[in-house]
Amino acid sequence: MKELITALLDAAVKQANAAGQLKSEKAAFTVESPRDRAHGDAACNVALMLARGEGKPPRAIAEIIKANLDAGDDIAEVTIAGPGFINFRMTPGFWIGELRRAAEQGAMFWRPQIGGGRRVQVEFLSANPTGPLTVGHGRNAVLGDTIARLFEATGHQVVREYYFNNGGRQMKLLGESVRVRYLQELGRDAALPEDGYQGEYIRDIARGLITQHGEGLSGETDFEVFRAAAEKEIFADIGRTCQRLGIRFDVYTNELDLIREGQVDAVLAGLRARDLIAEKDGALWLKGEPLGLPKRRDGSQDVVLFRSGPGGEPTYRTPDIAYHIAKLRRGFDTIVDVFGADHIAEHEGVIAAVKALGHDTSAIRAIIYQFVTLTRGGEKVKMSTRKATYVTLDELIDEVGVDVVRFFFLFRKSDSHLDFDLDLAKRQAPENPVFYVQYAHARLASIFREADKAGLSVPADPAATRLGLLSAEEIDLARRLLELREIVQGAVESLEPHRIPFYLLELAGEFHRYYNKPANRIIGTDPELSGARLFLAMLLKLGIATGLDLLGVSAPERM
RNA sequence: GCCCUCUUAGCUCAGAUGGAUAGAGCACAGGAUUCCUAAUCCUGGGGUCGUGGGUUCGAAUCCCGCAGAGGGCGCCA
Repeated sequence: MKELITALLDAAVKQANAAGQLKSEKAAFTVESPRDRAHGDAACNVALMLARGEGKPPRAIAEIIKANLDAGDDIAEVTIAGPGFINFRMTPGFWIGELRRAAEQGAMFWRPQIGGGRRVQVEFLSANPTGPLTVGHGRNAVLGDTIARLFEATGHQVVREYYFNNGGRQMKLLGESVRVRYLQELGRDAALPEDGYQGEYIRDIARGLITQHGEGLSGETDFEVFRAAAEKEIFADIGRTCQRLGIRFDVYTNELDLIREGQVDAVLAGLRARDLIAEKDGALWLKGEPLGLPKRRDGSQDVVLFRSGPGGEPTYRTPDIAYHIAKLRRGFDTIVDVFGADHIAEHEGVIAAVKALGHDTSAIRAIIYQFVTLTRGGEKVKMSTRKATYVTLDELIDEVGVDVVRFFFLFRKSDSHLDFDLDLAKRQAPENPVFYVQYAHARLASIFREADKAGLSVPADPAATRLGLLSAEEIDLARRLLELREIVQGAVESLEPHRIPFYLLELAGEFHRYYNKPANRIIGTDPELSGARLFLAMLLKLGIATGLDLLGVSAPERM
């Protein structure tokens, strides 16, 4: 519709120019859906944009453009309103044509194929295997997975990837914590490091090792065997949690592999060649000043890439740089990094280093989300992985279910803090938006069950459905439904999946209101009218189901 | 001290590319069901869009200052 109107306006401006009525040959303008439906189906600000250059009042320009406008069969009315908007109202026939197109294309109608098979990598979750997933990880997981679903649905080739650090200090600490618990379980004297991992799952892993090896590992002084066991166990646990949420990964990449393959050393060599490495206090630093890294409290901008000491091990940052270079080399058209706001400075530094090494980073896009807090009984729940005073994602799923978890994590702009109200989430009541949307779908499903009993169905041949019988209210509902296509496209282009649950809530509301009016009974005595309404109902059901599916939320047939 | 995000109704939050009279849910008050699912619907009151400037035909939206909230500034990730 917008393309159509844009083309008409372009032609009108050109024609007015040729006739000497306007100085401008073409104009920059926008066509938008007015908030107030009384303003029609589309509004254009072309006259307002031209006013200055033309030296005429906007309404006079609008009149000129309108006079040169060659409206076809699809436009019912063109009006000039307010300060000089040109408003368009489409004919019911136009919307009916769109409905038929939607019916022909099925679910694909709401999945505009803008990707053209372009390759997209979404790296998300990427939680280090130091413990069970927390509620905070849940937001990342659901956000990343939904972004991936959106890209897939719009014709992109998607790789879901999980990157984790298994070489750093935290993993050593984890291994050491398991070793201590192992010895304790065997009745030996051992004390957990001061900042060790205290969770009960560490004991579980230790007991597993006893089952497997008996006392055979009690002589091990190296943490590595314990670390590896912990990594394996914890990953299995993370995988189970993801599976419950309908999330899977195509590729896992880790820090130790990158180091082993020499990619981390290559980063160092590249930075050295560009004179971006400084040696100080026995460590190797990345020079921050030429990269524009943020100044720290002490005024320094440099950051450590390789630690001092005998090992000279890389910090997390160096493999991360190598990882991003590897991602770029893999030839993705778009790379999406999903991470929490606490990692933003790190990410900026990594990107700056990758750029400094001569790589084009324009394919990399970041989706950054703010923190999640959990409230129960009106009070904030404190969360810390190391102290094990958190609510795990599994516990959250146990409590409220997968659909509610996914919907709630998406029902907020990622820039906004997310306060997950457990009391609200648990309530199977109308103030819980996920049920409101699902109920609309269940109601539609119920209508089809009843229609079946009454011997009514959507005519097999769409051309035989008399959609001309649809009322103005039904055309409005259809119009709203048809917007889903644009919503999906906008959500993927802007990396803003929250637009979809908000849209679905509005669509469900429009349907519930429509449904409640006795005059709108779908199953009635007039088979042709019922056929037309069932046609609309079928598309509504499919549209809602398609939208929910993009979110990974189920569309129940009964509730 | 510096950097990032946020500030919209009593509460929780939407407001794409700057557009016309700023919206929804919850909460509160009152109503609707012989009829396709009442997990629904209808009616009502509710606002200095944190604050002060600027840009322009037009600003919740863009720019600058200030205030408040959260996050970051480690040889942790």
